[in-house]
Amino acid sequence: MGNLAAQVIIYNNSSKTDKPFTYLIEDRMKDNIQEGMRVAVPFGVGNRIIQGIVVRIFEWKDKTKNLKCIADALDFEPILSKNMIELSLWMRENYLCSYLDAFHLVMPPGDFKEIRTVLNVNNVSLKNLTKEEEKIVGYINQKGKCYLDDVKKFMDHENANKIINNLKKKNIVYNTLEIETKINKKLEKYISLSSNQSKDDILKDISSRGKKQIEVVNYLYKKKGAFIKNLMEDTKASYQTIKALADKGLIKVTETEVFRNVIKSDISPYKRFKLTPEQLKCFNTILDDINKNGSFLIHGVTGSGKTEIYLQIIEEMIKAGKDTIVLVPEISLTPQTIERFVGRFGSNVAVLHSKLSYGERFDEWRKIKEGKVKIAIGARSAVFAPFNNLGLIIIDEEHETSYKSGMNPKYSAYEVARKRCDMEGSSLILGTATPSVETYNSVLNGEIKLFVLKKRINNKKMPVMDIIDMREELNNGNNSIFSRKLYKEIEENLKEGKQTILFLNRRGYSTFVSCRKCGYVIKCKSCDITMTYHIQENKLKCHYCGKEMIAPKICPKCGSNYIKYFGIGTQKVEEQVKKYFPKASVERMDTDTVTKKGSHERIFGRMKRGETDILIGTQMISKGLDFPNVTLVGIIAADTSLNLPDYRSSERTFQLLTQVAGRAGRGDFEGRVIVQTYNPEHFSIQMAKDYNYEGFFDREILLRKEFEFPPFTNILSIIVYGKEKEQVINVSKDIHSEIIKNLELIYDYNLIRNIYGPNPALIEKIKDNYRWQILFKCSDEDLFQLKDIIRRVCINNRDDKKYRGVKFNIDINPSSIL
DNA sequence: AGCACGCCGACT
DNA sequence: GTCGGCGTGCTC
Repeated sequence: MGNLAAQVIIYNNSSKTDKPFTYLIEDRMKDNIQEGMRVAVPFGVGNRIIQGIVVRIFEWKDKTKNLKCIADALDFEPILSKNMIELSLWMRENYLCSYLDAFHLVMPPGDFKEIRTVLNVNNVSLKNLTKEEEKIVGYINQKGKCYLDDVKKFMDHENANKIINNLKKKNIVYNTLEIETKINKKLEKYISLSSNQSKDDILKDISSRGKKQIEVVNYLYKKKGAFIKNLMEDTKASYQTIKALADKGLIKVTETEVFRNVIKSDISPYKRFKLTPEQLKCFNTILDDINKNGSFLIHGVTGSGKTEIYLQIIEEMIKAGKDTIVLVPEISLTPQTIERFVGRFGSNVAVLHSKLSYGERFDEWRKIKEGKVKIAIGARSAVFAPFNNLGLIIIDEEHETSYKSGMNPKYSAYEVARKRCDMEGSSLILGTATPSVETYNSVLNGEIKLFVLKKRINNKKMPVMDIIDMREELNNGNNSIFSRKLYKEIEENLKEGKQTILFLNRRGYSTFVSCRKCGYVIKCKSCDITMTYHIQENKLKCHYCGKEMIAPKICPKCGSNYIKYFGIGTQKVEEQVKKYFPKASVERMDTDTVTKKGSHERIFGRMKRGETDILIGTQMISKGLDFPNVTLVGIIAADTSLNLPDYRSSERTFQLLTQVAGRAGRGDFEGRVIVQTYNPEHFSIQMAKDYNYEGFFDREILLRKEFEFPPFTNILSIIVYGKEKEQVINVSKDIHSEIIKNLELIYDYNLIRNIYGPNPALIEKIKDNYRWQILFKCSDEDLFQLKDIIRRVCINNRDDKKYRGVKFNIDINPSSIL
């Protein structure tokens, strides 16, 4: 009879141990160990016990080889399904990363060593227990809640797993997962009315001059209670007001634990809309094919109601008992988006995003794993939501580059979603106003089914876009950052009490600082990047490494005082707006103003209530915002993205213009968009002006074909980086020739003519690391072979002495080749 | 990554 | 003669 053996990925972050190790499963453990479980195994000469995850169990017939045995199971149920294991293995292959990196994504958030199994006793009659069982139940009952490892330690019995498992089968004991967090319980003051009297009875104790106090009481009466923070925010009451009420004994203050509840409890239901004929057709057609494992693209102009279609399809999924994953870009994972899903589906939704703590993320993960929710909404990584009955994945704003991960594994959420759908037989819906060139090409190839929504809800018109040639402004003596037209429009908008959004994709005040005498440009000492001036702190900052320095008054090189600030950022826009429109209330939204938790919400809140006249922002405000009173959008400089030396820069520009324009005219009034540019004749700008996606695509696809760029080829980038410039250059040359040698030896010469470099990367130094790049262009058929060689040259040898001190950054189809 | 082994110089 | 430096190599 053959023994069972398990392949285990060891939790040990070293490239040398990053491979499956085989362990025997003793007979007594046979029932307790399954694929996808964490186990403890003896490792190395000292047989120290470390953790690992079982990825495969198979019959072991070879009696000659002496294997070690798995020491213990750490889980009762697999924490990974077979599909998730397969997905991880696929990612390792596809994205040239380590096993551990790949598994890390599908595992519960946080450090998996910190996840512990908790045992609880069910409230059932405890008859016919063996002595051992009684001992365990007694122990758990006495402790209330206890960790599996503690129970095992207490029992000190070699069949501990079996005994506990039996108790589980008898439904006496059940287990849950818990993560140890360093985050302390958070206490906050919670305010509620102290009596149940009617509102008038309470109010009679307040003098009619206590306007704020009355307001607070009204608020509390309506809400039943609120955290002091929210109360003060919503009613604008001061702390004194609340204290006065407390002193009168009308309200009571309690310290309440703020629960790790990601979803605000006061989200009001999101009304169900009747679908327009256009939406309905899309909805019905997708629904007909929803079980056929297909891909769909909803190409709808901004404001055409894609979200409502998603929501109603999800309703159908729930009816069919299936789970849905909704992916949105991180920046549009705003309260607005979440409110729509939670408002419609309530506690059936789990939310995952980067602002959550590990503890919070873990709770959401568990809700999904345990089947407590049917919908998961989140950024890129939510594609790994551990549903067991996945029916649908929706990727909203499909074109967004944030769907490509910048960390290992450098996966594309689209590719992973497609793979998951194939494994689980689910469908994939992509939605966007500006499809990526790759996606639209797949539509034309018949791989993705297309739906077009041409009309905005209620037949609102798309805002009219005006292209302003800034060269002409200059010729006419206007050297301010506003064209005359934009200035006039802002002025008018203010007069009419409408809101304005000004967009500029650069934060800071000035983008570079230079000496007019000697021409010296101040660069970061650690990066090959000009420093950006930030006016509030009077500092120069490096946007790559974060280094800061006091803004110099004299040139660090020649000592002259002709220091000049060039290039505009959002801070300068803010300053200029305040200068020209002193009466307007202005707000700026960029990474510098939204670092604090909740600042997003506060800025949106003021915007929504109409307290902000002009909102200035970066990328952050280009997505998903829906403020009906915004009628004017000004794009300060459309050229920022256009001039980047990247093959995607035209596509980016078209997308950005279209998306930002979509923020205007969402309410009852028509919107206007002013685009300022030095390249008014560029086709991305011209096509964006007419909202002509097909026109843009036709032009762009020709260029891609002509110059051999995706989707006609794959791009593989290797960046060699390290602190020693010479070594980086030598290693990249070495790698390059090594790869060529291998290609000549084994494969096709054709691949070789598509290798570029090694060259210094566009930004040659970041955070004190020199960076050299090798680029490959390669067809789908050759990609596998190329990856194989790169794995051997760069990954398997990466601990080689000659590569000490340098690292490799390997990216397949990177979102940009900069 | 950890951990043991081993080969060398410096010390009671 | 032994202690500890770190360079090297292995982990089912």
